[in-house]
Amino acid sequence: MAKGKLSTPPGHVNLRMLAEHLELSQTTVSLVLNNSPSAKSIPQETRDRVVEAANRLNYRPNYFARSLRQSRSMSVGVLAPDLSEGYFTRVMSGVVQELTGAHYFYFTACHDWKKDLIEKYPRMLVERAVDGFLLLNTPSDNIDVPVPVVAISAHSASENVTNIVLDHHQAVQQALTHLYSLGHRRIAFMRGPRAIPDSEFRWEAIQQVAQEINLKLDPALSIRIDSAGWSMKDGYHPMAPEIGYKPMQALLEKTRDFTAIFCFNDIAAVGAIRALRDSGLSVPGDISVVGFDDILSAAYYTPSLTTVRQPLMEMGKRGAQVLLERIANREAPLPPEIIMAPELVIRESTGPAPQ
Amino acid sequence: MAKGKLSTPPGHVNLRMLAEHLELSQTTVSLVLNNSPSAKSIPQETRDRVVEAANRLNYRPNYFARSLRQSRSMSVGVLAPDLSEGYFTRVMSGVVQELTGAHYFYFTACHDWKKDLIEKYPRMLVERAVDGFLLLNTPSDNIDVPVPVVAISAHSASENVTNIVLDHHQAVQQALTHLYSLGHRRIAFMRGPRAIPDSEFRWEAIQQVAQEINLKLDPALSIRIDSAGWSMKDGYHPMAPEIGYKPMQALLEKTRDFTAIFCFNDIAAVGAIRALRDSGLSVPGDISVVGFDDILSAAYYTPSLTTVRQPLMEMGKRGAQVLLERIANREAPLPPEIIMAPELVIRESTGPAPQ
DNA sequence: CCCTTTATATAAAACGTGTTACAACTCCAA
DNA sequence: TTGGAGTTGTAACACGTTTTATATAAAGGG
Repeated sequence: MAKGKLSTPPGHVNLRMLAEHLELSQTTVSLVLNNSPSAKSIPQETRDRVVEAANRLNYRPNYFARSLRQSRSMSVGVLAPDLSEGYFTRVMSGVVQELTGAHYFYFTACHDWKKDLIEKYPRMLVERAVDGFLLLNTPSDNIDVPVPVVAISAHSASENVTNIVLDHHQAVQQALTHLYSLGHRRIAFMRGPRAIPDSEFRWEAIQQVAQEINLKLDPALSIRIDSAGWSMKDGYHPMAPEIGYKPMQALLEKTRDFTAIFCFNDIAAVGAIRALRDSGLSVPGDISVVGFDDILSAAYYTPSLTTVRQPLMEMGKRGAQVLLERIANREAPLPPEIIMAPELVIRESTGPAPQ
Repeated sequence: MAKGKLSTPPGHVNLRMLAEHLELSQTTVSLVLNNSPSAKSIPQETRDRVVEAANRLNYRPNYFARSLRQSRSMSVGVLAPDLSEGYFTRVMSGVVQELTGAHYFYFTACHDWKKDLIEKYPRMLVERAVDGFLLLNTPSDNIDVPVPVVAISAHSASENVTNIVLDHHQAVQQALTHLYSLGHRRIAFMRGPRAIPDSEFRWEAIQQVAQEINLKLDPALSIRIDSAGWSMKDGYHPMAPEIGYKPMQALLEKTRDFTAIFCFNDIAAVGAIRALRDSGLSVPGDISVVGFDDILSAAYYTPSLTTVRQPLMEMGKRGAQVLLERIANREAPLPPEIIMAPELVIRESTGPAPQ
């Protein structure tokens, strides 16, 4: 017990103390602990001594000193609209797998679709010296940061941004041919909010596929989530089915001449179903409803949701992989856009079109 | 344009360059920019020159150097089981408000209820030099870190942890008197998973309140989320109503002699309702269901959920406030436990007990 | 015997701040 | 003249790493 200084718990032991204790120089200790290539010449015996002492004294290199020297933080910034379960959570489950495997942590910044925050957060995180950015579902055409950027579902046109996107054409094809084969011809569409990048690409795919399968698009049957007396500015709660309830209600007040509706996401679909039910219509008896995303509770609603599943976890994983590669090798050529495949999940909310 | 060095974009301008440009010492510049008390003697004219140049040259103090010197990171670690919308997202909306106001960012670490991660993450984040910890819904009795800790819904017994908890007695009282006044006498309970701290406290409150209102608790009507052929180890998806579906199913196979069930959370309630429906029972016609949390979609289910609302955002806000105070003043006395009030929200899933 | 190589290790610089102690200069009264 | 007090600043260190360049002794080659 009488080990002198060592028996008293060292507030924190740093490299200098460790070196003094070992009667070696800081250089030697540092080289050994970092497995530096120039440490090859150090004999095994010395290395063992160093490692053993580091463990015994519970040496932890100071994060700031190390980062200052190496100018990298081992952390990335994640920019997202919100912390929704429908999107954020599932993408992040993939992201986290990759990041922790590489000893990376992440800062989250939610911009809530506010323009100033979308511009401010990247700057603030650059000041925090993040090594890279992950953009989730966030418009990013003029992002200008000195580190690699990977965008998921952002369709960024920026020069140095790697895009990870869903194959919207395939997604829409699956949904519409499903409805078409059930006999639906008058199909309504609930488009996504203008702010969300996917909205535009989804809609373009809808127009294209409609033409391909010879389906007529009636402008009167096209509604938007961010209209009908509600907009993103009123405070967008990604998990509030209200976003689908109100537009659906508005459409029903104008016309009931349709037999199906394709919603921008599952939450909106839930709201839409509630609105239909409140109007005395049955789903799928009178109206079939298709959602998007396949959130975890989609199978448990009444009726359970037919929906297009996005491989969000895989998209997150892939995005993080690419980002880490680009961080590790800053000079590597920019990988091209990465396109992921959707999957239609058929449940109770769709059925044959009524006569 | 021919300004010499200044016309070429400075890769990054640091204090030395700024000082050279101003023909002042780094000390002076630093003192001015930090509004240091010992800068009182510096004349206003000089200060203005410094500030103006700093803005013009877009000077940003190096985060690592500054943190190394001041040994604080302006970031906190958030430890949570997962990124669920029911809990995490809502608490964090309050937390973020406070943190960003104080120029703090946060690292998120999800332990997925794995013992090793619950122990490892605090250590890893301490190495990252976080200035404090926020524990969400996470058992933390033996957390040992050199920085302040605030626990939300964790009921920690640790000496240096500030607890923020819901008033479970009041919550249970509201729910049970509601059911009781509707005529329910045989009430089933779906208890939370053993791993979640609230589970135990909720159950204790249930036993106490039952006694107070003279309600008999039948052990045969008490089921747990983490039993009935399903456990946390199978992979806990906080938004998967499956967690409520299976236990409900198991109970129904044994008995139907009850008229109401009080579920641990809304997600479980959704699963339970689905199981009841799949067994040919109607909600609330045959069975009334009460949830907990009041998640955003609770009002949009069919039937919409009667539930006990937790003021999660407020709890997050309060927790972050306390944490920031404790960080700013490390010697201040530990504030006592903070108790928040719940609110019963009555919707469609509860009704009069059948005869 | 001299010169090079190898093995083992180290001193010192660098990263960019914040801060402590002190220097020069002026003014003013004793 | 001198000493004290204010004014306006600066030199130098500390924070804890990583890395570059270098030192010393022993071994080996001619």
